[in-house]
Amino acid sequence: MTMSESPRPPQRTVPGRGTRVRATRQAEAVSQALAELPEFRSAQEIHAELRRRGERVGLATVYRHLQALHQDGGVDALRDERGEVLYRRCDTGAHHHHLTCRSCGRSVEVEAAAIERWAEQVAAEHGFTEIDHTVEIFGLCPDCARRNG
Amino acid sequence: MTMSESPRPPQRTVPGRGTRVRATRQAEAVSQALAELPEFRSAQEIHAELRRRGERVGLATVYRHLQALHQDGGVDALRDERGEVLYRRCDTGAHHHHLTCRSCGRSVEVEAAAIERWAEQVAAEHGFTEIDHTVEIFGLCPDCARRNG
DNA sequence: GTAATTGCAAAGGATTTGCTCTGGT
DNA sequence: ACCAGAGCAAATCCTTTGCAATTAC
Repeated sequence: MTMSESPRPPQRTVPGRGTRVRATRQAEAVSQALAELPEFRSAQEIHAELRRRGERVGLATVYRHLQALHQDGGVDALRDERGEVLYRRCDTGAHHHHLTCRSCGRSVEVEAAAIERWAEQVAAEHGFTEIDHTVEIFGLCPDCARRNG
Repeated sequence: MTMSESPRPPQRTVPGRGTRVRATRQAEAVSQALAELPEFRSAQEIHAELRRRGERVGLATVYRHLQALHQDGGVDALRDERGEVLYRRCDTGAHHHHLTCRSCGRSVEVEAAAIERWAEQVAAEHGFTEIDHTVEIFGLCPDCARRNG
């Protein structure tokens, strides 16, 4: 088994695709679900949705794809008040935050350049580096407020 | 079994003390640990600290007390990036946010009246009610940055 | 063909709960 | 005495991992 060609590098990504490189039925299914679900959903909910649609995808696989998609930037992730991670397709590429309905997951992207600057400045003032920040607003959207209490 | 006295109401709190009403050795131990630990710590870390000190307190009890203290407002709680809840005694009574070292838990309270107003306003604009918000800044404090990478 | 992916099932880790026992008051 | 509170193990929940079986390319 001679290899006159140069050994291919341990490539981890493919341009245009992401961390995961093969076009599998499962990858497509997860992306598809995210493309169609408008609001934030947990991995478990997405998994349930897939099963509902008759797609046969393992829960672990759903988790793996969501993580990969999130890393690749095509999917937003946030932690809800219970500590569960919710995912949603990312509309804009830019950094932003969310106003999210705690009941139905409906979410509005809110731009917050001012917040970013504030965070950076506060951190700098105290000599902190490698800054990350979390800004989430939760509430009841009008619809859910009407329905529930 | 006559009861000539009036039945006492199902009192849940005691003025000056909190959700939990009895002065137990364990309650005191948890409060004490919080009083002395300057930075954010997980329930498990606080439990470990207590054992280190020779205090015999069950983990569940630590969780129960931390929750109670948090509800009573004497203790701040935040979720770190891994999703774990961290606790720390609350210096000021007022609402505030934190700039927290992801490595050692050291934390600076940052006042953010502007953020509050912004959150309220964003929520109102979209008709959301029963608003809650999360604003956390994580980074490496100067000391940890020097020590690590 | 061969390495990336899957799918379970098991493992992990934080938190909560059931229930009996203990100790404040 | 009475009942809030403690202990501890079992139960929950979300998420990750190990590994053999698949499957894209």
